[in-house]
Amino acid sequence: MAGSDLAELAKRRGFFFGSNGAYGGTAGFYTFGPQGAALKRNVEDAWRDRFTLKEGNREIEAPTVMPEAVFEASGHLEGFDDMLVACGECGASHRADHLVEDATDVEDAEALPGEEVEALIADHDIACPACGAPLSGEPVEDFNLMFATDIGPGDSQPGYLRPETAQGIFVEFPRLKEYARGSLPFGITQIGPAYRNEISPRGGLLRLREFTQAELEQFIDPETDEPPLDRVADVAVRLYPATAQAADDGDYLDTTIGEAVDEGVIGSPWVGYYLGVAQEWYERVGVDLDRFRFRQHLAGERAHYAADCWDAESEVDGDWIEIAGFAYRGDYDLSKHDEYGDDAFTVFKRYDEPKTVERATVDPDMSVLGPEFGGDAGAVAAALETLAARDPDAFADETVTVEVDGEPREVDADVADFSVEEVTENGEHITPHVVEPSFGVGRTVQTLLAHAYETDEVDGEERTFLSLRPEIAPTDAAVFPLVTNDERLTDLADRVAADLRAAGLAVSYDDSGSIGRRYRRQDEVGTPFCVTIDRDGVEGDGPETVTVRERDTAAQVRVPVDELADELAALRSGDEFAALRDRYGAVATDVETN
RNA sequence: GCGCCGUUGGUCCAGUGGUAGGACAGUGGCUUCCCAAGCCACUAGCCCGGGUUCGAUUCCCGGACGGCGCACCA
Repeated sequence: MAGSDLAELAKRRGFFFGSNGAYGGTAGFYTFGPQGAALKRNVEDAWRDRFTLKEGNREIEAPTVMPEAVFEASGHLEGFDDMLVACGECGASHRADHLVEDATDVEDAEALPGEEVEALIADHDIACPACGAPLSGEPVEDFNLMFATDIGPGDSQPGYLRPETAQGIFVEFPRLKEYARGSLPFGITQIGPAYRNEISPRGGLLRLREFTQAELEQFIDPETDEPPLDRVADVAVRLYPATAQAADDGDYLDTTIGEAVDEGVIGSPWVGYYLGVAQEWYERVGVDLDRFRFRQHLAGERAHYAADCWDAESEVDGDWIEIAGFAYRGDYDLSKHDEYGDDAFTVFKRYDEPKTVERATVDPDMSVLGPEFGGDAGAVAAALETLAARDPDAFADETVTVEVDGEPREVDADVADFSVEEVTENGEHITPHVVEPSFGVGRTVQTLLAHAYETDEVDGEERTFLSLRPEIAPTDAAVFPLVTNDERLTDLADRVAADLRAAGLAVSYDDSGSIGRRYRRQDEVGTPFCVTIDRDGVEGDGPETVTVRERDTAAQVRVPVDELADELAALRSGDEFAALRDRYGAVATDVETN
């Protein structure tokens, strides 16, 4: 399938197109048309069903604009910032920090100000790797991939559009853990837009500046929580491990989730579990598994937070594109927010049995320390506490010495009031680890369209159709009166369409043009079933009937009107058309597909 | 960001220094019993800005957008 054919169909039929065309267009922004928006919503609903409802997780909806402090904590302000230097000779752009690190013994050039990096480039006569021209004097420019904005008027505080929906979950963890009644594991999902000011948006829906993510943050106790791996142990997967990518003849590893986790190919059982869940979900919504794989991130491409990471990739137009990432983020995010934020990003883990421990404590007499040490009294008291925990024997003598700001301070042991107490500990505060399946919704939509795009022949005429799964097709069914010059047919068609809509189905009604033309229109937008009202259905003694045509085969079944809504709903839920045919019998037609 | 190429009805294309034509799609008729049929009519377009010119959709410059390559890509 040529990608341009799909792009043309997507534009013509209302799946998606570049935004703001009347104003010249805006690179990196796409609008989903009526078909695309319905398709995307169905994908999101299917994702919600699997990753929120079926897993017993909870979904939230956080703001897309967040204050700067959040991204200082998350690392996005620094880690998302690329220093680029362009060669004045050949125009090639390079990562300035990487050039400096390669040519000098500077290790973390990214942390340096741009002017210093410029100076280092000049001092070391660093040349353009592409053409050899000197880069000295070329400006080093910052590209932070986050969209900046101002929150409020005047001396407003800086804010950013979130670069991933995950941060909206992490920052609310202290409250979210309350809703989970403080116990692990629990999962929070969010479906919504994220923003990255890409230097060069490309490839239609594949690299956008605003895009939709569906993310699950699974919070776990790394010591005790285990995924229900047996549910997906037998799922057969095609893995592309880092070792295979590095090898010249690297082959796929066709295995099962259970084996891959047992053998350590997939490092985390939690990641393994979600790879299995994800693959089953991808199959359900219509990804062609022959054009699907899980690829492990190479060490160098992992995000600043990721310990181990696998991508789900699909093949579209011969290229492999990332459609989801599965990262074991450890305690990176919650630790950082715990450090930077005001609240505690921990949960209290209750021991099986309360522990009785001896704890060395001090209770310094501040009425003595205050007059003696003035403003340093608090620091002295803190130093005493630290010392008590580390070295209780230091309190054996009459006086005890602690160091504050490099100065030794002597305190009477009586004043420190050292004691060893037996205390009962019921548990401890731990920072949960995070497992993050993160899905690109737009890329999934793109994959589904590419994998559903098919051509064949009907009665010798070539046709294009989208073989979308009934669950995610934008329209559930189309309703046609076979001809419009018979009121019995148009009346019944109106009634059938209204009944189906009342039953919650997305129905398209079409009485324009020949019946074949109307079938083709629906084929092109992937409508799985067409309901046609013909004369045979309104004449005779029996109940009123209609024909139901299956998109992919053009086969037809005659179904009583009273049963229609239930039968179509069952088909949408996954029932086979063949079962319907067995129940009601096929309609003999002379239509040939091949 | 750099380089090359491109941008003409909804879509896909042709064409011109004197403002444009086709195909498909669409709409309204005629026709009407199952797969893009036929006939009639209609709707609808030169990406934006500047320059050259009496006159620019056409030539030149710049921009936007798109494709490909490079770079970048949590």
